[in-house]
Amino acid sequence: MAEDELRVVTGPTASGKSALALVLAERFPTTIVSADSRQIYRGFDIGTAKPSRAELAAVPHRGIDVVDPTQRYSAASWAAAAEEWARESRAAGRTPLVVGGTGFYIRALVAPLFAEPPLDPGSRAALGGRLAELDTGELRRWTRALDPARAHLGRAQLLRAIEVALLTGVPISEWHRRAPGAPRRGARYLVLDPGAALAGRIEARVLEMLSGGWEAEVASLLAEVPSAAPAWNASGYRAVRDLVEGRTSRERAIERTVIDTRQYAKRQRTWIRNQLRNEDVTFLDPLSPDALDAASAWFARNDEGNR
RNA sequence: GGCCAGGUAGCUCAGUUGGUAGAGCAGCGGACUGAAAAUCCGCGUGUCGGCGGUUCGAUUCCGUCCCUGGCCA
Repeated sequence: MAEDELRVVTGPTASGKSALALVLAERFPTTIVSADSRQIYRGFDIGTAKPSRAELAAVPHRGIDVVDPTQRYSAASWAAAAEEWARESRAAGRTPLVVGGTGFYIRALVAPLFAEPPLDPGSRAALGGRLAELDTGELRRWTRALDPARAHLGRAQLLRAIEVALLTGVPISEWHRRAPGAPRRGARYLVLDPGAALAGRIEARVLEMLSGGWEAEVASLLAEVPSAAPAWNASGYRAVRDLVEGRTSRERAIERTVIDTRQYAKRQRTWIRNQLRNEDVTFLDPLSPDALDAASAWFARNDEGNR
């Protein structure tokens, strides 16, 4: 049975992806699969712009609230889960619609990561502890020796390159050749981007989040979630934490959050521009008058051909 | 009105014993194969407040005017 082409709605943060997906879900039987590395965390709701209870009730969603804030998730875990969510959705006669701005997650689903051999958790933790003490320059020197093709990347990637090279005895770039992972699957992308209007939307959304109780949410999270938990690592959460704990002013917290979010959106645009195959992409300005019709047409394209 | 301190990049500032200037932040471009709202790499975008003077050459020295802040009236 030929596989359905995967439909993906993406774009920079605050571009209106979720709202548009909900409209599509009213017109077509759909399961929304959230590709968002922050919305997976339970309890981090307002600042991650999770769908509301009503929206979650109206349309089946997957990928929201899947792990505790202390857990480290991964693109591979998400992709494996998303694979399953998509299968369930089709079995139920609904088209899965991947919606989100975490480009790496989406890519891990469309072009699966290399098949990693099982790594012993114990030695992994031991090595991780030792590497954590090294500065980035040192990690870069190590990587130049172990896997030079990855030595230009960031700290997180250097740690990963060293870990794989040492624990498996084979560098990642070699794994890519040896165990390329599952075959790439068909996908098409609807990229939402309101262009210059995005900056204003980001600022407005930050203010909305604050008036919607973001501070109270953070105050209660502070009581339960250790400050080193991965979930805190989302635009604005640290700034709002500083605000709640009295280390900064409201004005500065807003400024910091808006800037962080804008910078994140810029990185997303860079990813979309350079990592997505252009022939798979349909660009759409969500503010254009015919946006909903264009999105529906994009969604329905080839729909009859699918089993 | 007088005195003092300032006026240099979008912002906060440094600097030039006279040879047209550089940091942080912001911004822009890029990377990305199991932390990705993460992690990194690259790029200075400028009538040096205006006008005049001295000088081969002034953002720098001199004069004057304007603006901002402070103090005194």
